[in-house]
Amino acid sequence: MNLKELSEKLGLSQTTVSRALNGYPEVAEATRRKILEAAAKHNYRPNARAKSLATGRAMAVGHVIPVSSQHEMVNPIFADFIAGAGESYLRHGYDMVLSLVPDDEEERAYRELAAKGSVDGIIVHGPRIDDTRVEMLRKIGLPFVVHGRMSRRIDDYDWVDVNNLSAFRRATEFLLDLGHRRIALINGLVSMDFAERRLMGYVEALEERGLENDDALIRSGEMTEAYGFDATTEMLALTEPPTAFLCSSMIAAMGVRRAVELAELKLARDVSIITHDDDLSYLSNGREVPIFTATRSSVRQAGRICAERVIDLVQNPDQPAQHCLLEAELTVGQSTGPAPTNQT
Amino acid sequence: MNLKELSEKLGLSQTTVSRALNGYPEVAEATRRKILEAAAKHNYRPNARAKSLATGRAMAVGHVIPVSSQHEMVNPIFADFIAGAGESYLRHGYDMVLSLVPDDEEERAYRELAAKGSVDGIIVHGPRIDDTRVEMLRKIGLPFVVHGRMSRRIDDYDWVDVNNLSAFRRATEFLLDLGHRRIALINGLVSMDFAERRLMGYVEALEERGLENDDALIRSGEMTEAYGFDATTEMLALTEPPTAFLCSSMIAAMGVRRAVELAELKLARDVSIITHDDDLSYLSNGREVPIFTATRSSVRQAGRICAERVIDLVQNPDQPAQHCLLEAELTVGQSTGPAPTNQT
DNA sequence: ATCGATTTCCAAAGCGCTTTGGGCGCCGTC
DNA sequence: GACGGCGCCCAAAGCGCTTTGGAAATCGAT
Repeated sequence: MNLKELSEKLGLSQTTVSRALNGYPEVAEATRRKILEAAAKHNYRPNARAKSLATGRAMAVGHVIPVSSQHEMVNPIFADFIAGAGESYLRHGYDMVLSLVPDDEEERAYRELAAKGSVDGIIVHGPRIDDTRVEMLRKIGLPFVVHGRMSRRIDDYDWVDVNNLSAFRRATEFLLDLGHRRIALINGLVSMDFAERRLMGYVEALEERGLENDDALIRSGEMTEAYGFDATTEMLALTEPPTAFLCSSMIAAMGVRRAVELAELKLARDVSIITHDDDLSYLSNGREVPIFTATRSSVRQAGRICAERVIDLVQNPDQPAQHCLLEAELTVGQSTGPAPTNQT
Repeated sequence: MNLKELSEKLGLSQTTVSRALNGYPEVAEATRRKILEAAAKHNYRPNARAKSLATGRAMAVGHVIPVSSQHEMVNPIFADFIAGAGESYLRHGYDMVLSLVPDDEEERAYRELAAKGSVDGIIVHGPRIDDTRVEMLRKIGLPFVVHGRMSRRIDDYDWVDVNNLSAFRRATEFLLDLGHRRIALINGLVSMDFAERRLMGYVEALEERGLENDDALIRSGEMTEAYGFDATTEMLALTEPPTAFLCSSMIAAMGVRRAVELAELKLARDVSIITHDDDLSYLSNGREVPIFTATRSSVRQAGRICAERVIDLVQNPDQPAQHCLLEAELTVGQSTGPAPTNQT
């Protein structure tokens, strides 16, 4: 059933039917009611492609996910982000199109998305430190919102980010206050912007107390469980092993814990762990009492906000850039305790 | 830059340019070359919406994800599936559109997708035991592939699934062979098809040895870490606690392990765990030696296969239904050992 | 030179929708 | 009674592409 058939069935013109359906005022109420009824009865839905051809609106926003051998973007954190964004799209009647692209073809992919006209806006995922996508997208002229930030950039653009720096500074301070002096940082990939900010927060907190950071205690890598495990195992074998671990994700933290327990060390007594907790639905940090002491910030919420923002941007372009800096809250759980005193 | 402009610039008709670009034979090689060059130079991409209006092809496949208070579909397993499917779409030039829909509006959502014409085919996620979506989709006439199966259905449809029954039967047998008699099943949600098959495999293996299954040892729920932990904690408190746990996912298994360790029990010695391992990139089951003894089957691979299949189905409709049953391999890791002999 | 076959190209008709620019009847007003 | 204004509706022109049904040009064969 298309517009033409529907309007013929009603003995009205396509114009009138279209207007009635889209809520324009220049159609009599009685007629509108009749049209709405007929549309419902015949289960009529306007063809989205035709509609978007005519309006120039795709009613969809794109999520471009770089796939590389380096970094796997489609991860549990991404899944929760998507879930959050999806809620917003659902509410506004937008579609979400994911396209995986090899990272050496990213520019081409963005251009293509714009030229093909299959999306009205874009969410930029996994910003790297020296990311060039902002320039690119601006040149292309497609509205976009960055989930995260690009440290080295000065000009303005829309972003939604967690305050990674302050979160990790606070977490480090918390450990320092507990008497820990050798604190390991199990960070994300250094090339990622968020990882750099976290590193900065960690280093700042140490420096404030006049402590130097020890490179042997800093790791960065893809935040898998195995990575957390391996990094921790190696560090625990040091002559001066760390007494606390600051960890970039719940999943990696589970690896850290596994390593700690394998070493027959007791959590909170021998070794403390603080992790960043993205508040993932499948990896909630315990029920009432958090398992891990953690800096928590819901990535699902970030997804919602990003999506809302990009939709707003699509509907009202030429706004000044907005920023949303989410503060992570430090919740104390069962994984931290005072530094062991029998420390050499 | 659109077709019209490009063809004017070349002094050719839109027809010829279109044909040259789409590889039709009725255009001279010299002309074609000239056209391709100009297209590349001006960075011309055909507008996808216009193209799909004209061809009737959306070049996109939809993934409909029911969002309900009951069951959260956007989980880490889903993420890996999507990643796999995405690879296939990338290879074939298809887009992937995700739409979250409230589960009481699923029918409406599928109809809408079909009527709106924004996708050519659909992947059905999370089939439930008494799922009616097959009928619905068939009535609508949209090609689809189910990831999983619907147990109670007789008529034929395309699906890609892991052999859950045989996987869990083998896992159960493996534990029985190790002398375990009280084996707990930490299953997925009962309403899910895969969970029922796993239960069947488990029960069959027990019955074969003349054992009855004890309802106190069977749980089903959303496969989160916390769920695994809670279920295990409760069962370990039974007067006759299980000596082995059969677990439906790595994430839940991590919760099981946490509970086991909290109870000061030693894995493989006091308590054994076998889990199903979807071979998630972020939760790999150890490096050389698997952490958990597991029935492994890559859900990412399943994603690839599903996507390939649905594309094939879109391009060549009216094929007889195909099925792909993936066998899970049982890999022995560090989480299983003979049943403790000091058993009461 | 003529003719049919081939090659190479084009004009124009859609695909299903929105939207512009009226048209037509009806009202109240001077 | 003519006229401007308003309410309701319509025909038709796009949106950017594909594809049908030729037409013109080229060529070898007669």
